Amino acid sequence: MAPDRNRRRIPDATVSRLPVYLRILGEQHDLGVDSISSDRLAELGGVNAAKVRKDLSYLGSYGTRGVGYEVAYLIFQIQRELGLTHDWPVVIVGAGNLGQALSGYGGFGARGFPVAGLVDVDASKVGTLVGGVRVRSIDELPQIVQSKRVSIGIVATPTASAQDAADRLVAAGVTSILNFAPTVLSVPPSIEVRKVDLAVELQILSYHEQRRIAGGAATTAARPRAVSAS
Amino acid sequence: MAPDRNRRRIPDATVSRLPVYLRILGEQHDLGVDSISSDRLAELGGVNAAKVRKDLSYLGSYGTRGVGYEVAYLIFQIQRELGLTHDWPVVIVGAGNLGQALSGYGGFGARGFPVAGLVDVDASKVGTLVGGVRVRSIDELPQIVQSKRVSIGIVATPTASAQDAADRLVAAGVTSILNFAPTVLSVPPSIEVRKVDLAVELQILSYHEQRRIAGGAATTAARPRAVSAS
DNA sequence: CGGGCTTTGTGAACGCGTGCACGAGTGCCT
DNA sequence: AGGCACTCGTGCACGCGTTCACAAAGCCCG
Ligand SMILES: NC(=O)c1ccc[n+]([C@@H]2O[C@H](COP(=O)([O-])OP(=O)(O)OC[C@H]3O[C@@H](n4cnc5c(N)ncnc54)[C@H](O)[C@@H]3O)[C@@H](O)[C@H]2O)c1
Ligand SMILES: NC(=O)c1ccc[n+]([C@@H]2O[C@H](COP(=O)([O-])OP(=O)(O)OC[C@H]3O[C@@H](n4cnc5c(N)ncnc54)[C@H](O)[C@@H]3O)[C@@H](O)[C@H]2O)c1
Repeated sequence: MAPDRNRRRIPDATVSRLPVYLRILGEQHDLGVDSISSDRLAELGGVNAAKVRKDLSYLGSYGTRGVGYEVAYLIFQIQRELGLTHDWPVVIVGAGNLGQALSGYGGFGARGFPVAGLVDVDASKVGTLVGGVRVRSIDELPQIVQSKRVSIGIVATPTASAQDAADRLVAAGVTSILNFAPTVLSVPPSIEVRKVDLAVELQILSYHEQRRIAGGAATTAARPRAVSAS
Repeated sequence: MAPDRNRRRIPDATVSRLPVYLRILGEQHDLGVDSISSDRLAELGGVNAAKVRKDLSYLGSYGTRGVGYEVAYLIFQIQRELGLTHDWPVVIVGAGNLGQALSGYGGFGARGFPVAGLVDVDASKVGTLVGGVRVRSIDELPQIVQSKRVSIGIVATPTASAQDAADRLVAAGVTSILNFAPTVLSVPPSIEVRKVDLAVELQILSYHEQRRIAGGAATTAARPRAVSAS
């Protein structure tokens, strides 16, 4: 029977909130605040205070009863747990609308995710400068990943090419992928994939809007929309 | 007809998966497939087959035992449930990097979310054409929302202005907000807010990368790791 | 027309996340 | 020093979501 073999595991739900706490703590730190209570942190983060304390307790007992948490120290602990003590260079595949916006956005580098490369298949785009980043050929992907020690890849290609982009990223040695294309990627189980699907977000909002109306009158006119998979 | 009681509530987790099923069904429909089993749909969606069936059962019993689901009919039912039987025009606040990428992206209009307006405070941007959409002054926001019957707003301003943008959207009559700024918006409880925070996504990936390294030594344990689909 | 095959729909068990409630520790004030 | 006010850390119960397992239901074929 393995005792505590697997490293202190932090629940997924908690992991997804830690970055939020981290950002708030950073803001408070900049404001000169050096101690903060779970109540205040919960208020700023829009969550329950008990949840904040439980989340932070997974990192260890870094609070002081009767006082709160020391902001600077807590920031360090969260960064350590999230692996943010060093930079994680990322490579972006697809220099289109979205890829360009991402490259031009300084927020990533500032948060420890510098753009190590931006690649595209379109020869006419290769060599052009986009948001301070030069577009390179997708053939250089393995070389970029290897030399810059990139482990996170971003898929910003059209839907039809997303699987190809993911395959190339995996082949090049990337182990985590952030996918912006509205499609389910098929990758080896050891690869971590997260998706950002704006259409899904809008459709969830649509559901709630429709539901909001449903209380009033009869069902809305049912005209089937064209089914298209772009 | 059967006594159609008030709309049954659909679990949040299910609502967030319905758009995925819908997209897959659309693709299959375009491929000429007119019947599909929960097994196949689960495979394409990267989820459990029982989950698919349970999710779809919230819409009603629209499958045929021994056969599967009729693709076209199921598409219609999901669209009806998500409120996609008609368009939901959206208004984008902030015509910067991201706002422009969103405006230029045709995928929204194609999926029933046409851009009814793109507004900005920057006078030098007002009047310019971005991705086929003309940037208008933020002062016109109420008028746009009213005349175009907009109920969904998108915040694409810098972090510091996000709360202001949200306030203006709410004041103008918008009831759902999609927030791209990395900040917690404060809005009346009746307003539905969803956020898309790329930094959070990257930091979650960072956590897993860091963890991968930390436990790399003796961890050959075959702990089945499903592809995380949030 | 009945038997075998397929697939749905769902009851039930399980596991995880949430939020409450409260004991335990800390600092401050008298 | 003792009391008091405050806040953390966490045991516990509850509810939601996931998954299994299987009866019900439909199709096909001989
Ligand atoms: N632009 C947006 O606002 C937006 C919003 C939501 C979702 N998306 C999604 O993001 C993705 C990109 O959108 P976009 O607007 O930037 O598209 P785009 O067409 O503007 O750009 C895609 C780029 O990818 C390149 N590309 C194509 N195949 C490739 C391959 N196999 N390898 C490498 N590069 C390849 C193309 O040359 C092009 O430069 C799409 O899947 C889209 O659905 C975009
Ligand atoms: N660009 C990206 O790839 C990216 C990625 C992740 C997150 N984000 C987030 O998206 C948001 C926008 O990013 P961006 O790169 O487009 O920024 P940007 O600076 O390029 O554009 C912001 C735009 O908002 C306008 N604006 C400012 N205050 C406003 C107000 N009160 N009302 C209306 N408009 C206002 C500005 O004039 C500007 O045109 C930011 O919060 C950023 O953190 C962007």
